[in-house]
Amino acid sequence: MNKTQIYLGDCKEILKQIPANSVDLIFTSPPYADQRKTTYGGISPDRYVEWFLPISKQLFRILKPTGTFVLNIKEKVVQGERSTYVLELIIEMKKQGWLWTEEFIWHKKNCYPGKWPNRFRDAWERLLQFNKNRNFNMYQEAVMVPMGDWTQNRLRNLSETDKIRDTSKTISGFGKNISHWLNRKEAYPTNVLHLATECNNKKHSAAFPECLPEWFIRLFTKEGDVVLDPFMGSGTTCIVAQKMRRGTIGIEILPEYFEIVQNSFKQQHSHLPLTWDIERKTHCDLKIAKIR
Amino acid sequence: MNKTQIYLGDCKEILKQIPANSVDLIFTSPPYADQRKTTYGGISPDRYVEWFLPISKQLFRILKPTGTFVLNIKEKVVQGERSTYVLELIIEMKKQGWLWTEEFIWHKKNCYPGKWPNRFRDAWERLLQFNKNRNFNMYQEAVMVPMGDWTQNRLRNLSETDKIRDTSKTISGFGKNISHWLNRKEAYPTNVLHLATECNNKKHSAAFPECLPEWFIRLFTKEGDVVLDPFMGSGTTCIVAQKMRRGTIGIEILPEYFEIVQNSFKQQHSHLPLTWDIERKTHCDLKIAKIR
DNA sequence: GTTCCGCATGAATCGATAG
DNA sequence: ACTATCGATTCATGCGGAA
Repeated sequence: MNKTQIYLGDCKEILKQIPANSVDLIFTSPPYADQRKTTYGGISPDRYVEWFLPISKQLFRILKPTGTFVLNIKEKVVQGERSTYVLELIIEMKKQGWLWTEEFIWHKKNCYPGKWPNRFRDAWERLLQFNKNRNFNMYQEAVMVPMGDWTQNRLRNLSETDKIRDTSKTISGFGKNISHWLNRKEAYPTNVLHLATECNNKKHSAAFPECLPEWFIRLFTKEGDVVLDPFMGSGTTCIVAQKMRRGTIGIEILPEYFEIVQNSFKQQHSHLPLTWDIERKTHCDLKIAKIR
Repeated sequence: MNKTQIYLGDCKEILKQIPANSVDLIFTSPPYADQRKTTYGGISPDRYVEWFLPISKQLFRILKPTGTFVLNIKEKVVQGERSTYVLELIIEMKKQGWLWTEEFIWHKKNCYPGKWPNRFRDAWERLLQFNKNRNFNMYQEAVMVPMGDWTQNRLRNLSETDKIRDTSKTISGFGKNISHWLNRKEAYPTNVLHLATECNNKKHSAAFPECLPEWFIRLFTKEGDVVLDPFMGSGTTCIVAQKMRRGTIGIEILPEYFEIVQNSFKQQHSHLPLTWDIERKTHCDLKIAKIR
């Protein structure tokens, strides 16, 4: 069960073959304007909205009424200014019937370096949550940040001086009450996610780390549900979905990417570990900071 | 010198009396839609843009060509959905001639508590940077933050050979100059700010902590410049500006708020400490984690 | 086994140079 | 004039080999 289907081609066309109301979660990171020039013809910022709207219309048809669409996107700087195509896209998608439920922030802890006279490094991206309906499935408990074992381990390593200094140090607002965290087992996260990008030496670097789709798959689906990524890229979303025992559909226009994912799926992923258990603590830097 | 002027009244009118091109920084947090109903008549979300545009037009006139306008704002949830008035406002302000240079994220580390079935706690707000001109004043060195912990661990003891090899690499045109990093303790920040909602225990809780306007005043003005807040509220921006030896103009429509600020200014603030030295390390969570 | 250190690598952005 | 390409700048992170 938990079928895995990947398609080679333009999602605008292939999406038409997918039945209505059949997908529980769409998680995708479309090519940003003027990125991936060779694939979608390098969509210019001023044509981005009209390019995307036919696709989002299909997505609306395909998504279950209880499902969620999470769009990872960030506008580029053009001539010293932020483009407005993401803002316009939100407004236009609402006209298609989408509810703009929430905007999560992905804080990229290791953002791209650089220095410019008029601008700092860009360290965040948008994760726009859209729904067809006010009543959508949300499994909040699945993404709670556990404070149990991990807290104990951290605290065990604290020296006596650390503990003393922590309790006395109230001016800066840090570490006011470490015992407060001791008794807490789990906490709900906020709409700000702290994750590092994966800029490692792996062969195929993805646009986002595995724990990003994992977090939303956990939050908006249960086992056996179906996750769709119409801009599959190196397949992160689909691979994670399969690992998590969800059905998954992926579409990719570039043959070389498609083949990579295809080969990747020939080796079963299901037995591989998820990053969640390692990464979940990064969702809450504050706690780390306080506990250390 | 460094005049402090506060006005009681509707900023839409009072702003007309302020000369053109006379202000270096506008930092403000306007009343959000449907908030502060008694003051501006409870601006509804769908009328927010038309209410704000005449004001932003005046602000455009008043701001120096090299100046910056920072707008702290966050859309409310209406019927389970994020309102789009902020997005529309950005688009309309661009039509007035504003450049939308950047969007900073204020990550509220200790955000408002609560739990809802379809939504997590809102832990961030927008800080929209607008300019009249691509060439605006920016004093980046004034807001540098401690570097990540990797410097202490990894760069601490560079061997002589490393230094030599790197120098030769630089000469030959390859590689980076590590010695540049050697004595660096600080790095430029990103466009994500990590601040607690309140930095101090003052009586009158403001919409934002002192370190928020302080950061932007530091970044976009120098001593003797003029800072304007057309929605003064409890006066945080103006008080901080005065402490930092900037001239400041504040406008408030509510007499009770105005009087509080007025009384507050009768005691000089200039000698009071700033929070920056305490708070700036919070820009870099890793650093905190290591230090503790 | 741990810990440490070198290295490569980013969904970046600007300004200058080239076609 | 207008677009395309390129070098310079910068910093957090994981991996792999070394101590």
